[in-house]
Parts: sequence; C-alpha cells; structure tokens
Amino acid sequence: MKYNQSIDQKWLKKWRDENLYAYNPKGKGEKFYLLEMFSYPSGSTLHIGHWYNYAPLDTYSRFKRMKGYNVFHPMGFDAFGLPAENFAIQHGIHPHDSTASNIKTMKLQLEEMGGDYDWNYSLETHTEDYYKWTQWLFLKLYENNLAYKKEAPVNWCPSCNTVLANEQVKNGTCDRCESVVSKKKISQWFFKITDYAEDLINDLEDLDWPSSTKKTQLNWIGKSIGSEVSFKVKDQDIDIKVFTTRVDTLAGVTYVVLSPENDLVSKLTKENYQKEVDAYIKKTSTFSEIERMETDREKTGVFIGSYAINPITKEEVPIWISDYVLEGYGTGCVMAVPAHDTRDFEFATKFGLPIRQVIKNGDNDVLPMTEQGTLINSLGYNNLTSEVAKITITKDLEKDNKGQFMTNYRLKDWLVSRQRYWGSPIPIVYCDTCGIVPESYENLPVKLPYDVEFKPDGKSPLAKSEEFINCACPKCKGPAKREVDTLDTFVCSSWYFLRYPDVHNDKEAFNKDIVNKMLPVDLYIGGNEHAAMHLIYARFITKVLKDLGYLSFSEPFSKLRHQGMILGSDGNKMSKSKGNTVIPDQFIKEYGADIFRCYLMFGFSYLEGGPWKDEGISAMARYFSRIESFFERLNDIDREETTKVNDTEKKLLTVMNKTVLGIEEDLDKLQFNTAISKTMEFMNELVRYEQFAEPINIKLLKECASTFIKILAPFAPFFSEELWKDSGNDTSIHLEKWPKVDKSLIEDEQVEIAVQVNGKLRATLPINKDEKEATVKELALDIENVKLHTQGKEIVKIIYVANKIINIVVK
RNA sequence: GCGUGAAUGGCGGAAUGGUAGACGCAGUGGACUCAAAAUCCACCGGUUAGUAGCCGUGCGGGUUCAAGUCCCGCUUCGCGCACCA
Repeated sequence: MKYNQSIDQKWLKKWRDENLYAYNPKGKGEKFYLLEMFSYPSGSTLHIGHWYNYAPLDTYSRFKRMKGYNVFHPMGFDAFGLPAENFAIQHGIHPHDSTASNIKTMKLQLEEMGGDYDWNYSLETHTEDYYKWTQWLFLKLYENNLAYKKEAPVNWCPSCNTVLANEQVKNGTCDRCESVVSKKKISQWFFKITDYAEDLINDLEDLDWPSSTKKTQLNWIGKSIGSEVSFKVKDQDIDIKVFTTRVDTLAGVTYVVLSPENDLVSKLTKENYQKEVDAYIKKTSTFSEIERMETDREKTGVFIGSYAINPITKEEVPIWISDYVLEGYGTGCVMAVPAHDTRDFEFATKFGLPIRQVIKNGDNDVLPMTEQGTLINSLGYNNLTSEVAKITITKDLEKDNKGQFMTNYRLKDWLVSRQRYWGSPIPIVYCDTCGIVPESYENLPVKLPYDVEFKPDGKSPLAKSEEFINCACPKCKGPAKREVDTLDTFVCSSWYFLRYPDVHNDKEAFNKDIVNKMLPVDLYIGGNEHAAMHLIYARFITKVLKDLGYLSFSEPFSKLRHQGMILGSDGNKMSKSKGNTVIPDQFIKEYGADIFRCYLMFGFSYLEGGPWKDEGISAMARYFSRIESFFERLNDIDREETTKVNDTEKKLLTVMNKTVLGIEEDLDKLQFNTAISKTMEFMNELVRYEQFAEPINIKLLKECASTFIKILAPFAPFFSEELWKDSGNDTSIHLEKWPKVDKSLIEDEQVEIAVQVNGKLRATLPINKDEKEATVKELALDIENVKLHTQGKEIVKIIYVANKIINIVVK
C-alpha cells in the first residue's frame, strides 16, 4: 500500500457506516471524560490551531479507549458571538447561515482529522435546544439574587458598538477589533461572581492545574486584606470611608484623595473650587481607558476645598480628587501616605503637600519607603511593628466605630449584557404594572428572531424587532416589553460541559444523576488565554449550581493543561497580515491526515508549541513509507527459520515491552513527541531483526509487528487500520486492546553501568543485572582506565547505584 | 513595577539528582545507479593525531560522592496583570 488521503476517505466511510465511535453510557470500563475547549466556528475551515489542539487529544482518547476506559470525548461549537456577527455585517450573510455552514465543514474536517467524536453527543450553543437552558441558567441566578441590573460605567467599543467585559479590554483597546475603548453609563445585567470570590480562591488548591494558571486566577480575583477607616469631614456630617492595607501608616496621612467619579465629590466641593473641580472631572472623563492606564503618566488632581479629620491624630487634612484613584476598587477613596506609598509620594511632591515619615526600617530613611517596619511619630503606637500596629489600630478604630477589618477583591461582578444580535436573548420582561419580571420557564426559550437589522447603530438590534420586543407579562398577562440585550457568549460556555453527557434532554438542562456520575471532567485542554475568563466563569457557574442543589461537585475540571501554540515559520504568531499562516488542507491533500497529525505530535512539545517547519512533515512521510516497506517485506522473508527465542529475539521483546510501557507513561504526561519517537525506536529494532537475524523467528516477528500496529493506532488511526487489514484482520484495529506489558521482559539480563572516578566518567562496564555489589566494585576497580585514575590515591568511598552507576571517590 | 515561565548541538527537541544531546531534521562520507532521485550503511557538541584527555546545558556562587535538574544571586527573552491604596 501507499498511504494517502484516499485511504483516509475509505475508512472514514466505513467507520461512519458502522458507527464505530458511538459512546455507550453503560459501556464497560471506568469513565474518562476528556474534553477540549470547543471551537468557535468563525472561519469556514479548521486552522492549524484546531489541529494542534485536537489531533493529539484524539490520540490520547484512543489510547485511553484501548486501555479499557469508557472514554467520553465530545465535541461541539461555541457558536454565538461577535466574530460571526461581524462577519455577517461585512459580507451580508446572516450569522445563522454562516455559522451553520461553517459548522458543517468543520465537523467534516474533524472527522477527516481522524477524530473519534460521537456526533450524537454534540452541541451548538446557538440552537434553541441549547440556549433554552442558558436562559434557564440565567433565571436560576436571577431567582437566587445572583443576577441583578444596575447602571454602571461600562467599557464601550465605538467600533463594535457594544459594551465589553473588563476581560475583553486589552491595554485599553477592544480585544477583537483593537479600537480604543471609552466609558459609557448604561443599565446592565450582572452576575454576582464576587459572592464566590473566596470559594474560587480556596478551591484552587486541590486542582491539578498548571500553577501559573492558578496564579493568574488568584491575581485576577486579587484578594487583599486590610482595614476600612472612616475619616470625618470637617464641619459636615459626612464620613469618607477608605480601604487600606497599611493602616499602620495612618498617622502619616497628609491628605485624602477621591476618584473624580466618586459620589462624595459633589457634596464636598466648596463653592469657590467648583469651577476647577468641574473642569478636572470633565478632562479626566474624556481620557480614554488607554490613557488613564498609563502608569507613568504624571499625576494630576485638584483640591476641592474640604478637609477630613484623621481619626487617630485628629489632624485636619485636605481632600483632593485625582484620577489615580480608581472608582471601581475599594471605596473609590484613598488615604494618602506620601512617605510610604510611591504614588502618593509623587502626587504630594508635585503639589507641595506635606510628607511625614511614620515607619522606620533599619537605617533606610529614603522616602518613599514602602516596606513595613517599626512605627514612629504615631502617638501611642510608636515602637510597634507594622504587623502588630495594623491589628492594634484597627481594633481601636473599631471601638470608636471609626473602622474595621476589611477584605477587598479586584474581581468585579460579571457583566453579561451585550447590545448585540448574535447571542441568547435574556429572558426578562419589563411590565408597566409589575416591573422587572422573569420570563416563565414554560415560555423558554425566548427565541432569537431571524429577521432583524443587526448592523450596529448603538442600539440593541433586538429593540428594532417589533415581533420580538412586544410580549405578554408572565405575571399580569398585560402588554409588556422584552429585554433587548443578549447574553455574553461566556455564559454559553460556562456550563456546556454539563450539557454534553445529557445533550438530548428536553425536560431539563441536564439530568442530575447522569452529570454527577460523568463529571468532573478528568482532563480539560485549551489555550492558556482562557486562564482568567472562561475558566473562572465555568468554575463560578459550577459552584452556583452545586449550591442550588443541581450538582454534587463544586469544581468542573479536575485536571487542566494548556496546549502550546504553533507559530509561523518566522517565529511570530500566525496572522494573515504577516503572511505566515499554514493551511492544513494542502498538507492533508498531499500526505494524508495521519502524516500531518503525527508530524504535529512529533515535531513539537505539546505544552510548548513552536514555529512551524515544512521539512518535518516530509520526514514523517519518510517514516510512514519505512513502515510500509517493512510490512511489505514481512510476507516474503526467505531465510532459515527458527521457533527458538534466543538472545536476539529476547532483545526484540525487550525493546517492544519497553516501548509499550514508555508510550503509556509519555501519553499520560501528554508527551506525544517522545511517544512517537519510541514507536520509531521500536520500528528500527523490528527492521534490524527482519534484516539481519539468521535464523529468523518469523512467527515472533509477526507478533511483534502486530503489536506495533496496535501502538501506532492511536497516533495514526487511518494508516494503522489499513496495515491491520493488510495483515489479514477483518475487524477494526480500533476495537483492539492496548498491548499488555510483560515487565519481566523489560530489563535486559545484561546492563551497562557507568564507572566514575570522582564523579567523572571513566569507563562503562557491562554486568549481569542485579550483580552483587562487591563483584561490581571488584570489576570496576579492575578496569584499566579506572586503575589509571585511582593509582597511588586513597579510596575514600565507593557509591554504587544498582544497575546504573558506580562512583569511586579518591583522595 | 508586580507576578510567572523559559534559556540544552546548525535546527525541532530528549534526559525519576546518576553515562547530557534519546528520536528526528539538516550536514558529511560510502553503497546501489550511466547519472540523478529514492533507499540503505557509517559519522555527526567543541577541541585534539587520537579509541586517551580537556571543555561543554544563558552568567556567578553554593549544596552533593554526583547538578541541565536542587538552593542563592544575576542576565536576556516570552507571557499575564498593571496607579488595586
């Protein structure tokens, strides 16, 4: 045979006809839920990133099947979202239509890749039978006070004409179109993810996740422990609450700063400062997000005329506003301690405000000094350490009702409203009599209408659809209007892994028992760009559903890994503008899917990725033809035959068993590259035996060859199926079991150990396995080159690591 | 700035603290061929006449009989967060 794409096609048809990869929930074996982050059908074909993510995991899935697991390995499509809508706007194709055709092509290509998915367990988030339950989820959160509406400044992308989540703003620009993002106030729906901040932190510990991902999440949640302190405003009955992690520096406060957007500003601004304050607020509000985030920008601000009273020193300090204080964090007010905070120091220096040192740390008197130390100039708190002072001062404040311990998080509630067409409608109704009313469950799904003008003009597209917007109030049955915003696509993807195992359920989002049995996902794979958003949202929703009694587990993904990324051959990220993209299709056509996927697995370290190289794929093609010719020769060996198992045969068996075991270990570490290299070593050994053994044990050789096909099967599903058939089998290789390892055959009887003198390699020594230590020592000391280096020196000690190394230490 | 990951031949990349460079690419020499391609065999970190030796895993220290691997201090690059009080 000559392997090529037509062989792929032949087997594909057969597998499809026989429904070879059908998942049987009652199947034998321990369950194994393997999941890759589902793909977004934004382009019409699979790109190299899809292949790189999915093909190796298909290999892993096949391997686990052969090992006897009942593998659940579903695939679906994250179909709602901006790119499809943008595509539609640009090309005049309705997102529903472009999505449907893209999904069709991608499914076919995933099959052509060799994917062992059971499409009976597939889902697409834009279909009614899926988003019905996304809406159900929204209502559940709403019922439990975890979804609420509020007016808030939001990130507004002028080009996409939509609100963006904080996570979708990259360096002040839209992460999709890269336009500069500005601020706008609208009424929006939020999910109260902040209620779960503490759980999201605590439960990270037990997860088998990359530590960098855990740290990203911790950083994103951003817990900080400190105190809240009340500053009374002079001559007014108003308290300014500030959050600080350094209450030990309280005596060093020389002014207080509010964010320009803070509600207190209007109340505290004195008349003769009003003009300047207004001008400042106006100026900062026109600053784009990107400008405001420039950390090295010079500090600006104005005094607003009022004074605050330091609760411990009773000193009056001026109140300023400045945009270096963020409205969205803490209370939006800050106590400024210029001596011990770099930002306050900069500000105070610029505006000539006093700087008072209250912490001493050794001889370091250079200000600003941000380290902790011992208190000075702090009344009765002098000589306390920062650590103790934080507690003492807060307790004292607490007694006077002027402060308390406080924990703050950077995590903000999840903004889920989108002023877009291509998403799930939010199942909420506005009634003049009843107010905000959740749509009733029996009316779900609230259907997304097809005929809608979705071109952006700053209004939600659904607002323009009369048939959509007008409805009956679920409560009073009077006329009412629907919510016109749609849900963030991250809501769709925050629970899809729960739907897969029970994807046809039309009574509920999922059956509790089925899901509790199948989840958590045993291995979840996807790009690390999702370390913060998708992976936090999915954890949050899982925890909510657990608390509401729908699930028995609180973490969705026990083990997580991130695949690396394939770069262009120039080492840069692939992009059309750089002209360095690699289109898989041309390679599949030329070589067949198996050669392509094997190259992807062999040429890179899976978790790292790296730059694409054309040469590698022809090398893989050469390996395939080496295998082909070996199997062709196998049937007409014309040499003296034997049935004995002598040293040469034993060596072959040893290599084989080592290979099988080695591949098992490699695959469990997702080391596809070394796993394939082990198949190569095995093939080299088979060829060596086939070419040179005299006499030759053909029966044994054929058995080993058959084992070879089995271990190749997960990597090259089409090619191995063809080899299997050519070797006279009429069932599928993919129904075979993974070969059993005979551990007794793994160790050679003879091993070669390293002989070192003072840690330097001086010789190698062949010994019988598990030779007595004394004998090994004797043999080692007798080696010519060892004698040379030990001669005339005192032997201090000899370290022997059995069957590995002997180190002779001399003086 | 804070956090985090990485650095190994000409290249992709291997190495539970135990013979650095598995496997492959590229390269060199040879066989086959009229010739080329393909295939096969050998070599393939540097230095050296060498099979003996010396040097060698970004840099400087340390722990250890033994360090690419562990510890301390740097450099460079990548990634994430970024005025979070």
